[in-house]
Amino acid sequence: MANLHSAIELFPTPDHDHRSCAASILEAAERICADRRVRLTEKRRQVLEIIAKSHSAAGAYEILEKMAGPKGRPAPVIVYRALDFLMAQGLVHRLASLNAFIACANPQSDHGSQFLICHDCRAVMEFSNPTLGTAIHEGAQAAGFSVEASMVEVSGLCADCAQAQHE
Amino acid sequence: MANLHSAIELFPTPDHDHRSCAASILEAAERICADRRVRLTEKRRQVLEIIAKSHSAAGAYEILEKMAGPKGRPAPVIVYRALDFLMAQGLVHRLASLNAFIACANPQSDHGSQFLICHDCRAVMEFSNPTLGTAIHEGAQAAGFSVEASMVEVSGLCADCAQAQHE
DNA sequence: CATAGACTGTTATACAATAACAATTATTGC
DNA sequence: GCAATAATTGTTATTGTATAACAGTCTATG
Repeated sequence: MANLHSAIELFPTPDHDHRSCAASILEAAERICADRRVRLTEKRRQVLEIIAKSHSAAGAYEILEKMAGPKGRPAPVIVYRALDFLMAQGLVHRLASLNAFIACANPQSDHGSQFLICHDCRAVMEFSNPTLGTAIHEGAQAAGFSVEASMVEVSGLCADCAQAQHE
Repeated sequence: MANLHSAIELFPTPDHDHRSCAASILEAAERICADRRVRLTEKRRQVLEIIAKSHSAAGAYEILEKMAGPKGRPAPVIVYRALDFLMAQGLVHRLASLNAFIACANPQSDHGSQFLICHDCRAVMEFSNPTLGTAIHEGAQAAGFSVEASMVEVSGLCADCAQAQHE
């Protein structure tokens, strides 16, 4: 378990306090943006909050729905621009296999994207296995390829859902 | 280099004979489909041929354009159905990070999807590093997660493009 | 407080994928 | 061979995902 970070937070137990968890993501984001002198504007904050509150990955149009006010929902481009910013700051990751977005579990550290995605409950866990990163770099190097970004998305069954199936 | 297969074929040199390479992919596909008693129909063959002829990944609508005859291009669903078949047979892979498709370098063996994608020339190389597969399974197991499918997509610069940048 | 740059709003459009049902073409059993 | 069945293709429509182009507004800085 030593090479997993934030495993517990990201496959939360049913009774886990979600409100405080989203709040701490927002606090961290505010600190990071202040440090970097970039602006976490209202729209960006709003999008991050929606993503943080949904532990499973959120689709862009799902986020749009949740942003809807009395005047209806904003244009898609509003969400995509906020997502571009949040991804550039490493606060949000995109899950290519789901066309969906998730709040980063460890926004400080610059890390590769490695995810476990449960296809039953749709929970997503971010993990970080150094061996994996090394293997990617070695495989690439053997081909004379220089790595800039890598993404690993693993789909399967999380522990809870596997348990549930055996009952 | 021992743990890379088909590296040379998939990052081809500029003078490499592309016609014969696509032809050999099609021959292999025909053999495989015959063995499995599934039908490589004309549409399916056509889609595979278009993908095989373009060494960089091809988008669905790009394939559609190339299928266009005198009566215009077929409906999108034609391409998607062919792609579904080709992917089920392991003849084609989908690159989630690009929403694009590429011919499999090694259609016989049942392998995980691992790709190097050059963001400069858009060439794609399929590779297979057993250490990587092992690392994924170990990381997952530590979290009680049972793996069903995994995808690894690495973006960066291929050897040729890195070379070109230094000139 | 002017101004340049960053951010948001608006409209339109391109690209990606699937649904539902009809028509056609193979394959199989007789 | 020929009917019954299954597989494949055709057609139309719709939903979902993402970006382009440009106008307007806000904000940090000199």
